[in-house]
This record gives sequence, structure tokens and C-alpha cells, in this order.
Amino acid sequence: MHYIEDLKQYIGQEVVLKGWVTNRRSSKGIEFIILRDGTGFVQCVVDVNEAGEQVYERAHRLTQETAVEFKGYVLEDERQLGGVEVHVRNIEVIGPSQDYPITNKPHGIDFLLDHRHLWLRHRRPWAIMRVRNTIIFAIHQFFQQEGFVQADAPIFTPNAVEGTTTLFETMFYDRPAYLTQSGQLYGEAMAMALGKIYTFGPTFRAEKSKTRRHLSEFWMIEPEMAFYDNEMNMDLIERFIKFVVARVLEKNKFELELLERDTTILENTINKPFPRITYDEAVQIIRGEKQVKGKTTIGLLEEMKASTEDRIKTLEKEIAEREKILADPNLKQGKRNFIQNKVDTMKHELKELQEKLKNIPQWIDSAKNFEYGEDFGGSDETALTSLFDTPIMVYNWPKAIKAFYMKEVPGRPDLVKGIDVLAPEGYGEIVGGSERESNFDILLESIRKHGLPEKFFQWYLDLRRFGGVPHSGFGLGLERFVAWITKTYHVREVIPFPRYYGRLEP
RNA sequence: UCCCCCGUAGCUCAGUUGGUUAGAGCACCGGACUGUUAAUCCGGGUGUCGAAGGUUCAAGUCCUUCCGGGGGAGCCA
Repeated sequence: MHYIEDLKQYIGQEVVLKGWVTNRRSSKGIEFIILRDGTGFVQCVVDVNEAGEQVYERAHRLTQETAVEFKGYVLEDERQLGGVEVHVRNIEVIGPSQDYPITNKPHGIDFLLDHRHLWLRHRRPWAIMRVRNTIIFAIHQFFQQEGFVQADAPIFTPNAVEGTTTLFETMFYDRPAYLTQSGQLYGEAMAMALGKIYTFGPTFRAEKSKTRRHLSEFWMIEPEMAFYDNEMNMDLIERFIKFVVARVLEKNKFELELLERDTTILENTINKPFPRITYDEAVQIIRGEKQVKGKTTIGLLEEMKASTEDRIKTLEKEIAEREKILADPNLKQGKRNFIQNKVDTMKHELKELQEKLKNIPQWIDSAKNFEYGEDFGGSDETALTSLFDTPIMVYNWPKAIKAFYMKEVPGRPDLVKGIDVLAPEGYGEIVGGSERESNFDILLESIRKHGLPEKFFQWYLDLRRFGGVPHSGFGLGLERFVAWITKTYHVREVIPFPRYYGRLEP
């Protein structure tokens, strides 16, 4: 038995493939079957002159997702995605398949997610899961070779780390408990024991958010380093992201091509330093008061508005032209259907563009009037990051909007040493980190100010009572990272079985 | 919790200022075509128009409420 990913080594030789039929096309005397086996996709050709009448007939009856065994030989073929195709000599059916629900035509996201167990078999999810795997492996590789110890935090917790509104409540024997929102506080304890650690586990947030950046259950990687200040933290984050992106570019060329991912920004990410800007500077840039490489956010948004308007005009003209053709009663049926489909597609795009056009003035407004001290909104992040061609790091944030454990900036008690890494191309925050407050008194006061239950934080305060040291860490949201690297619009497509508000099945 | 959009065939969607019998494509079946890339072409039938109530001579279309979905805000990774 052979695997599709290895076929290049068997050119001119006999192979046995076991897999599933994902698509079949036919012409007289010839059948083209796309076979998948988990390692890849390959076109298999059944020619009646080569395979004989009986095998050809069998091929003709194969339905989508039938499990089969093909015997055949491999030929090089530049036209195919993997560069090879298989000429089939024999076919055995292993498992039949009837009325497979996901057809080779567009489906809505709700339908696809209702069939997630089957949708995973298709090209896009397949490619995304392979990239996700590369990313996970590279994360471990990076930290292991940097001398980190993987050490996991508990999932049941007695209290909230930050705020209480977004906790999933459950029972732990006879007392209430919550699913973890972050392993960070435990990470700090483990860093005091092991020096440099990282956690890798699921995280739960009961946010009733319906946006492309949110899940109720997602995976987080949280490194924590004793004796690291925020500068060292930022250096580590940058090295880390560069390492992982480089591994993906190396190992997943085929998948990225299949996903039609333009890799320019990914190449930049590994080759160029990440701009580091303070929150103060970022605010100036968002407001359009400060230029980056001769451009401002406001100018960029204006440009976006103009190009959207142009596109709308072109579409309207094309739709009108085609509708004129459709008015002719003598038009052939086939031609009519073809043009009607085109018109429907264009109308769809038009609707989306009009929606976008409506929003741009609000984005401009939000950017211009951005108030110092606030957190960035989605459109602000998009405007800010689109001026750069790599991820950027924003540091020294207003204390009021950040978590209680972040260390104050010396001489600026209104600021804390937090860092957000913002991914380009509209993906926004993928990493949040900080240097932690190591001063016992300031930390205790901060816990009180945030109204957190002191008794649950005694163990955490112990980390400062007994040999407290400067330390830093960060959290990476795996799904947001994968979504950005694969340029997937919504995070729910980069986890095998997503859980978010309104979705618990399958 | 708030704002915007959507709910029509198994799936994706059209359906005009309310007006005769509800319209395509895909999927499925049959046929044509000897290299297709979501193949194409010809033929074949499919509906509780999300639910309830209301306005009207007449509702898929208008109004109200509810249910489900999408996008966004807030919050965040």
C-alpha cells in the first residue's frame, strides 16, 4: 500500500492506493477520479482502452466518498496539482457511499458546520489542519530547543483570573468551579520552580461574542520566564513567531498553495524586524496624526473607500449589460443559465461591497476620534496594522484597561508593561503579554482595586513573599495564529470541532 | 445586552410598486462527448416560502411577536 504524498518517488511504477473518491468527471471512454487518502489528493485516470470494459464500468458507478482500493501506475503530469497522476488498472470498493450531502458546489457556513465531521474531509479544512499541525509541532520544537519545560495548568479553577462575566461554571464534586480562562497565574508559579516554562492547553470563555475572532473553547500557549524583563519578552516573542512561520513556509508549500495564500507577508515576517511602538505612538498613528512610510490611517481608509466605490460602479455596469442580454427572448437556455448565474454572483458581491462602503465612514470616524486611554477596536487595529507589512508590537499600555498583574512602567504609574502583538491583514491581536508585577504591595493593592477575592490570591501572593523576581510571559491564541497564517476568514474553521456561542454540535 | 442583514426545493440562491400555475443552478437518474480540473451540453421533479398572529378582494412580498442563522459593537487570544 502506498500514500499519495509519496507518489513522486514511484513515477513509472505500480502502486496500490487506498482512499476515498472526492470527485469524478467523465468523458467518452475516460473517467477522471480525484482520490484522497489523508496524505493528499491525486487525479486517477480510468481509460477504457487501458483498464478494460469491466473496470471502466465500475469507475463510472463510483459515487462521492466511496472508499476504494486502486491499483495502477504513476505518471508525471505537470498539469496536476501534485505533479503526478495515476492510471488505474483495477478498482475494489471497500465501503460504499450514497447521497453524500456536501456537493462540489457552494454551501452556507451553517450547513457545513452541521456536517463538520464530513466537511473535515474536504480540501480547505484538510490543508488548514495540516498547517495547524505544523504550527503545533513547531511551537513545541521552539520552546524545547530554547530550554523551556512544558508544564500544564489546571482546567478546573476556583476563581477568575480576569473578571467574572465570562466564566463557564461547573461543579467540582459538591462545590462550584469554573473552567480556566488562562493558565497564567499557575504558569508564574511553575516558572519560579522550573525557570522557563510553557503551557499548552484548552481555554474556555463564555463570551456571547459572534465575531470571526472568538471561540468559547480555544487553545492557548502561555510561556512564562523567570528573570525576564519586558524587552527580553519582546525579543522572545519575535523569535518565536519567526520560527513557527518559517517552519510553515518550509513544510506546507503545497497546503498554502491550495489555500491560495499569498506568502509575501509571511516571508516579511521571517525576514524583517517587527516594529515596536508604544501605545502613545499607536494612538497618534490611529488618529492619522502620525505618518508611517508617508501614509496615514485616514488616507488609507479614504483610498479603500474610493476603490470600493469604483468596484461598485463597474459591477453595476456589468450587471446592467448582462440583464440587457437576458431580455432577449431568443437566447438559448444554456447561455441564459450561464449569464443568470454570473449576474447572481455579481449581485452578491455588490451587496457585500455596499455593506462595506457603509461601514468605512464609521471606521474613519472611529479612528479620527480615538480617545486616549481606550482599547483599540477591531477597525482601529485593521487601520493601524495595514500600514505595516509584518506583525507589530504595541507596548506600554494604560493601566486602567489592562489586567491587574501587569507591572507599572517606572515613572509612569498610569502605564503598565503590557505587549500586544497585532497580526497584519486585519487579523488583530494574536499575542498578549507583559512583565508581571513583582512588588508585593503594589500587587496586593491592584487585586483590591480590581475587587478580586483576596483569599483566592494568597498562593499567588506567596510567589512574591518567597523570593519574588522580575518575570514575564505571554499568551498566544492558537486559532487566531492559525487563521492569520492560513488567511482563513473565521477562527471557527481552523479548529476541528469549533465551540462558540450557538454551536455545541457535532 | 445592543445595532444591521438573512430565513423560499436535499444544498446555494433569484423572486420587481402585494396580482394568474413558485423559478434557476447543483445534487440524483438517463443520454451526448476520447484529457477533464467545481468539466460541459440535452432531457427528467422536487416546495408547510422559519412559526404564530395581523392588514388586504388578494401576502413569499407589508406590519407585530417569537424562533434560528450571519455580520458587527462591547469583551478578549
